[in-house]
Amino acid sequence: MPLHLIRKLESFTRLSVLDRQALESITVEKQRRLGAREDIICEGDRPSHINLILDGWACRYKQLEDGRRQIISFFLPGDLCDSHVYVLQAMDHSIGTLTPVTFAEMSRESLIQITNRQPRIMQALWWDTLVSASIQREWTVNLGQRSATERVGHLLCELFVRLRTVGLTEGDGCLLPVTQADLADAMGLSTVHINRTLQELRGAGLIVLKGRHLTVPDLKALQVASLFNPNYLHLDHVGRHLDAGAVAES
Amino acid sequence: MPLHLIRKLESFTRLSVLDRQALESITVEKQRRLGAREDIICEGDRPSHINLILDGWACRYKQLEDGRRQIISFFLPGDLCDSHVYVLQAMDHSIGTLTPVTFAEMSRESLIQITNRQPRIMQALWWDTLVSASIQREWTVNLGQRSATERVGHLLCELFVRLRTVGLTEGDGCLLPVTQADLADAMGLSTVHINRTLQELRGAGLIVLKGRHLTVPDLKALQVASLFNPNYLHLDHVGRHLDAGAVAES
DNA sequence: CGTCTCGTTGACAATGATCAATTCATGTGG
DNA sequence: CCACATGAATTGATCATTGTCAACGAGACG
Repeated sequence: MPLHLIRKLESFTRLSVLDRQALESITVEKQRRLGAREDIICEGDRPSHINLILDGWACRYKQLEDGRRQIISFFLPGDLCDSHVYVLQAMDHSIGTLTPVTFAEMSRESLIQITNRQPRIMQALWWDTLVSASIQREWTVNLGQRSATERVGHLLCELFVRLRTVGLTEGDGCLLPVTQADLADAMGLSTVHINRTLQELRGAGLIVLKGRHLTVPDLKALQVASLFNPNYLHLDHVGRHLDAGAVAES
Repeated sequence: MPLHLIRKLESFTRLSVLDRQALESITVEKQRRLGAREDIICEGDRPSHINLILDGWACRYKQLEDGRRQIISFFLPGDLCDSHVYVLQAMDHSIGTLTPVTFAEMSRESLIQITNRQPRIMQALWWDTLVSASIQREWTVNLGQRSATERVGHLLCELFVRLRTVGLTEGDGCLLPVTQADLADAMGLSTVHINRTLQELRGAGLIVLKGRHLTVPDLKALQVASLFNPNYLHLDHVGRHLDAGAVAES
């Protein structure tokens, strides 16, 4: 399995062979596998590991006392669950799987070791952390300002671009392995309205969504309709100028 | 002026006299003052400084092409605007004042110097960064799941507790120097509805809000009504166990 | 074949938005 | 001190988006 994390970090900077080997060594450390709808970490836990999603989709979520659930963010293959929470005492939210998930548990120590030895990895992981924060801010805008149609369209744009970054799209299509109820909990809408919103997007020819497969025939059009500006994903290869001794590779 | 930042960090860990002096030296470095409704940093800028709010309120915000504005977070005295953005190429959002604001511009270099010399400050700033991220997540929950009344109540709880942490409350009261339009842009509601929501909270005896002064006669009651759980602010003095050679001070 | 989850549909209710005044507070210039 | 301008808060009336409830259909699986 190609490491999606490497693919993602290389959209920021170029990694040397050593960098890649270091990152690959992480995934061997300790792999775990969970089924769909299981918790990786629960609110109140004190996490001891940093988790890297290797395969499948997971999410951060919070449950209110009366049962309402908000999905706070999606974790796709290549995403790190929490790089630095160990400073805090306890998780203020939970992390759970949406599909069956394979992930690697990295100890804090080995991560520190690797980043100390490979400063470029440190910088790339910093970039990843900052982009995650930026995505969280964009979600605030999405929930606060956009209509249901714009909101769902925006989410689909974001997921499609993020999946493309880790090499999980094929042409204009990708898998979208979550239920409409999950999308509803993420977008703060009811499942019924998610359903109607998806139909609207279908009707406008902006998406094709059947089973678990999404096609975006005209990404630009969907972006315009959803007021999606990809700048917040910071995929502009900023770090490439740091490129020093890296071998040019395909 | 007492340094609100110090007050805040001490709700996480205990600082030595040296730590405090180091932090105070920051504020001398370069102070700037802006009026209300001015931009500190604009979307697209490449920020060169880290800004510390000394006095007044500011906010992160994003403006959509069609004019809609979302306030993404509030900056209160003692808040750091952006500790680490220098990894990214350009700001994906703007930071602007809501009231007249005094802030200190810290160079990246002097911050690095200080945190290298005073590891406890480094850890405390880490804590601050992580709490900011946690607040952003809670806003996602707030906008996604809570009704208008709960949402506004929740925001007022958060602001009250944060202000109390930096010593800007007096008993059960504090200043709330923003307009209802600002609150509307932050909560994703119309100004008219913010107005009616505030009246509802007033009518329920949960808040007294007159002019720019807010009183919360029964914080616990407001918390319950708003489903506010303060755990996400991580004010539980986790770092106190790190306390080693710090002198006991009043 | 029955059960389960997920997606879909219709009818209706409710929350919050929009529009348009009006009041209130504050500050300014004459 | 008053007339006036300005921005903010408030109100009423109406509209629209989205939620709720309930039912049904389709596919997956033991």
